Amino acid sequence: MTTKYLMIFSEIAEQIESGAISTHTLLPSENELKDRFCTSRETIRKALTLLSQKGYIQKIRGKGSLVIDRSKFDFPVSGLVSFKELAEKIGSRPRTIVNELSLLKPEGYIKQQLQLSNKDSVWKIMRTREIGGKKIILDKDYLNKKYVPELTKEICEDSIFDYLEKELNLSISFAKKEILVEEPSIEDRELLDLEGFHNVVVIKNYVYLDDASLFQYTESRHRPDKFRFVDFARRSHV
Amino acid sequence: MTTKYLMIFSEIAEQIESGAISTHTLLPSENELKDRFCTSRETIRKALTLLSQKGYIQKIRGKGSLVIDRSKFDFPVSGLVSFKELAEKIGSRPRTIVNELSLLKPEGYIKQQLQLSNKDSVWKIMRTREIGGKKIILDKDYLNKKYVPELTKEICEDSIFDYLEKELNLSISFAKKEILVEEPSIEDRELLDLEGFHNVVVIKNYVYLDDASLFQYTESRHRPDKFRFVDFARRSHV
DNA sequence: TAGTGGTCTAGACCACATG
DNA sequence: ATGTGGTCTAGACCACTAC
Repeated sequence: MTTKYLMIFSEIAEQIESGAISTHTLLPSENELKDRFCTSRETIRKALTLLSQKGYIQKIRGKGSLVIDRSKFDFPVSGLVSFKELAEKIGSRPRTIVNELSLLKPEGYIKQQLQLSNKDSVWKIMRTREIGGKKIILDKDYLNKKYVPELTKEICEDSIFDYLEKELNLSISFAKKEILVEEPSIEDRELLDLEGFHNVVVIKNYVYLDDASLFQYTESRHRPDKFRFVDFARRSHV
Repeated sequence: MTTKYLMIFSEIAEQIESGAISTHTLLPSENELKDRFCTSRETIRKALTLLSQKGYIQKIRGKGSLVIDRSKFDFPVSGLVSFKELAEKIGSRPRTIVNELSLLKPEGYIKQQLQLSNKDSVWKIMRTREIGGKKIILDKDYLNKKYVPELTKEICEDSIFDYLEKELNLSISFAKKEILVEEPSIEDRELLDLEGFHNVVVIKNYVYLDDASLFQYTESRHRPDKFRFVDFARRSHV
């Protein structure tokens, strides 16, 4: 089951992406859309709000909804995107090497970051991401076993993300992301093709479920020349 | 004039921040809030949607709105935040040095980035940001003169952002931000205290006005050890 | 079964932009 | 004066959670 305003959003978004609706033109007015989709104006407005948040349109009071050129914003890395999704959008054939998959008793930094007790167990996964024959990214994942009882090498080679959402039906709701630049660790030097680079870009990801419980901590360590983060932000006037 | 749902948002947000409403508890139900604020449920829901987007609460179907511990997410650098706002939140006494303030005919990269014609003029501002006695950030701003007829050294030493929003009443609506790591340029080496660091973190900012016109391009070049970017993202299920 | 949030409706009034 | 988006209302039905 999908809702009416999501269907309207998808339909308009698809028309913008396909070019059926040109950029730099105005959408039909909310009143016209209301009639066209046989719905109420508030429902149309929910769809338009989504389009605005996703960078498809700019609403201008008194005038209308301007279709903007979203292709300029290439969104791939923004938001919560997994390596698999990312690689698919880039279109390159990536390879994932699972360096480690183990079940640990939590301690130190990880215990604190994941807010674990001594009774908990935690999965540790270490993976190297290879693009164009070079080892570019080192991913270290820590998952609370309470939410993920079973995990295999095959799952880790594919996408943990997919497994969690599609197989386990865990609903990921929000994440805090932190981007830093660090000196390469011994692990980085061992597992990545650093080729003389003096820094790595570290993305720390704290992933939360629908009920606001923290269940995953991920560190993604990139070679700096292959790193790019794109963000689209609306200025909030609050 | 401020709207009802923004007032409700502010009031609840303030109560959460002050601790008057504890984290890990549920807010009153939407029906109760509706009565308490003498309004309709949709208006309450607009306020709660905002609280959710800003990371104050997590809505759980069938249960209620859980207050989450937002202090864990220290938001400062996320979104569209100017250096001045940022420094204020960090609480340090920063210093801004204006290295250059000039009016140019657009050419090359900048002309293309700002989508300028030969008839336009463009402001170029180059500023060094000093924190704790060290030159840490190099900011290069390019502004379309069409929108900003006048600009002085004093304004640049304070906050261009404030000037645009408060004096000129330009309404900034959204921005695209891009984060990269680059080799330091000759300029970087001259103007920053790099102290042996081999990379700079470059934040490219494309700033758009309310009518979706691009009017500012900014490059912010950071010493890598002083750089930190924090982002809070909700997983969109679209 | 009762209470919660998620969606939807058919109106209404307002502020802003344009001719 | 007309049309646009921004806000608000007082209902309604649904899906989910909890008891």
